[in-house]
Amino acid sequence: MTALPNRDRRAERREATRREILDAAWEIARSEGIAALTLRAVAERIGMRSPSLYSHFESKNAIYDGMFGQAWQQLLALQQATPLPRSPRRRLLVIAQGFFDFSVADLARYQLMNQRTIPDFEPSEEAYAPSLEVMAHLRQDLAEIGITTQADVDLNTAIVAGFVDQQLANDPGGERWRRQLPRLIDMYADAVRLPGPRLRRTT
Amino acid sequence: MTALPNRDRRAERREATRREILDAAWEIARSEGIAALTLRAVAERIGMRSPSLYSHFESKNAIYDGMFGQAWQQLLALQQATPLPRSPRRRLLVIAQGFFDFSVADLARYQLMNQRTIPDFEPSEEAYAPSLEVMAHLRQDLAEIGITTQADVDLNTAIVAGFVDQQLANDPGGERWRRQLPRLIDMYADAVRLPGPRLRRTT
DNA sequence: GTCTATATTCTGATAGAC
DNA sequence: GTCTATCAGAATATAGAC
Repeated sequence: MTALPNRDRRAERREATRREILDAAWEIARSEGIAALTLRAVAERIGMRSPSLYSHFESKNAIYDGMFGQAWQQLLALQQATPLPRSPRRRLLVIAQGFFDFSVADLARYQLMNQRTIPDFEPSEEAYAPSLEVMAHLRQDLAEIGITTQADVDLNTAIVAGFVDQQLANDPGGERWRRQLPRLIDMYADAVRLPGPRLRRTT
Repeated sequence: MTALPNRDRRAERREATRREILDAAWEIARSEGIAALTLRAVAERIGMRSPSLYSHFESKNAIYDGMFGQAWQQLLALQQATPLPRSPRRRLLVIAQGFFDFSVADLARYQLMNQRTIPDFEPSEEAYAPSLEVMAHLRQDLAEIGITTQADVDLNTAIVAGFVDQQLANDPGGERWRRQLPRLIDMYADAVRLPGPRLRRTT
């Protein structure tokens, strides 16, 4: 009986092509900007004609949707693979640096994940799901060091997101904000009254 | 001699039309997204045909450029019109709230000013100038309360920008981050060792 | 599943009459 | 300075052969 194995291989091949399409889309998004993506360019990059893409994605926005889901899946995977120190402040720093480095590594990805930059695109529930997981995971990580209120979590996400923003906008590829992350975390930890030791000397 | 008066009125009319075009562009950007702007839509909104726009702007990107300059001019005007308290913390709060409210009032404007969302557009030197003025003005305002290092200024801009970002992305039209601004400023002021009094009680 | 051919619509931009 | 007419091209998407 070869029916099932054949179906498996076919499904695998399909999945591989889907990934190939999304990989090509990412390359174009990174080099031309997330809004400059076109089906022709995606198809050309993998040696296809643009109508063939419709065998794998039902529309251009479905490709954006796939990219959106992938991006949040990547962040989720990073989160799950990152061991966190028990020391509250060191833990906060590891969390912040992880998110920061992931974000500044790819402007197009960051824009697709976090900004409404594509006029018509809205993520599907399925693609949106991993972003909810990321937030739940973060809440858990913070809860374990005693940060439990929505206000405290909001404060944390905002200040780290602000660092990403400024780094991308005003010093792309540099370290101008990245190097101040320990200071940022100390500031935040003081505000929410986390126990020491401080990450940086008090000058 | 009517030559000069006539030239004045003509120049005025030209300037008025330019503004009319930019106003229409802003309306479309606000309702459809900054990236969804089209020359036809702009022209239609003011009862023109799209080729006529070329009498006033040499390209679509020139319209984006005009909008970019206008937006930063608006922020500069707001900055100049806002009297600042002498109390260091109250001063920081007024500055932050001013920028925050200005930013969240118009997502399209914020994206054009601060994010690289339009694939080909880069602001001209002329349009970029007011944004430099805004930054210089801010540096001066902060210097007057003893905040002089680049690192301290960077920290300030980043955390406030982060609040704007989160407010726009996760609670547009709401107050979820806006109401934490006093707390944010206290946190920052403590970190840069500004004298009291605190804006909020230490609970 | 990929192709060719094509529909349809829209885009920014130009030429030239008035 | 605004118009009509039009260009040249690009976009997403569909139909149907293979």
